[in-house]
Amino acid sequence: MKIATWNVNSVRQRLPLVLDWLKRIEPDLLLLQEIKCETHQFPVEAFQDAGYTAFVAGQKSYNGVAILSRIPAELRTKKLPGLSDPEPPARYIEVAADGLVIGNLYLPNGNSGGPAGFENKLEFFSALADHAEVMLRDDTDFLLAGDYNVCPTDQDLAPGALPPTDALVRPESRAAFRRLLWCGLTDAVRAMHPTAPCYTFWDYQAGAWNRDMGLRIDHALLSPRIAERLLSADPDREERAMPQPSDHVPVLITLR
DNA sequence: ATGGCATGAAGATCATGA
Repeated sequence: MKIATWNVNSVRQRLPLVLDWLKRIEPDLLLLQEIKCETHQFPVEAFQDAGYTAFVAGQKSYNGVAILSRIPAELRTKKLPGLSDPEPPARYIEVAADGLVIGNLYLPNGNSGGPAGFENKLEFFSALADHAEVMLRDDTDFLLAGDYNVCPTDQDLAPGALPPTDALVRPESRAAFRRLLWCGLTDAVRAMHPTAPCYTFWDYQAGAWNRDMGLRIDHALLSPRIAERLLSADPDREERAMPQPSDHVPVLITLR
C-alpha cells in the first residue's frame, strides 16, 4: 500500500505536476495540503480521469486539504475534533480505507497573528494528540500525515535556515510534536532514515533549493500496528527541481 | 534578521507562507 502527502501550494497551479506524479508513482492515496481553493473549484474531474476519487475540504484563498484515493474509501470527517473554533479553517480531513484511518492535516504555521497565532498552532497540536489517543484506546489502526510545520530536531533543518525564535523550531512546537510521538506513534521517515536530513521543503526565496537550505516539516506518523508494516518512507526530492514546483515535495510511504 | 519568491483576492498592493 502506497500513501503519500504533499503540500502543493495551490492545486490549480500545480495540477499538471500532480497528475504527472500520480501517473508515474501510482500511490493508493495522496494527501494534499494548501489546495488554496474552495471545494467547488477543486479539479475533481481531472483526478477522476486519472483514476482517483477526491475528498475535499476547501476554503477561499488559503489553506484547504484534500485526499485522493484510487481504492475504496469513505469520508470520516472534515474537522479535527476538539478545536475551540466552531468554524475552523480547512486544515483537516480524514477518511477510512483498507481498514485504516487516514488523517490529513495542515497544521498552522504559527508565525503570523502574534501570540494568539502561536497559541492556535499549539491548540491544533493538542487536539491532534487527543484524537490520536482516542484512536489508540479504540485500537484503531491509523496514519496521521501532512504539513506539521515543525522541524522536530536540529537535524531537521539546514543550519541557519531559520532563526531560533521561528514557530517551526520553538521548543513549545517541538514539545508538542514529541507529545504525539510519545503517544506511541512512529515518525515514518525518521524511522527509515535515522541520520539523513530528509528535507521536504525549500523556500522559493534566497536560492534555498540551490543551497540545499531545506526543512523537514512534512511528516507521516503511524500507529503501532501500521508501523510494523512500514517498508519505506521517502521525500521525493526530484519534484523540487521540476518547472514551477511547490515549495514542498511529496513524501511517499510504503506499507506491507 | 529579514523576506530576495509565489499565491490568491483584490485592485493600481497586501496578507500569508516557513
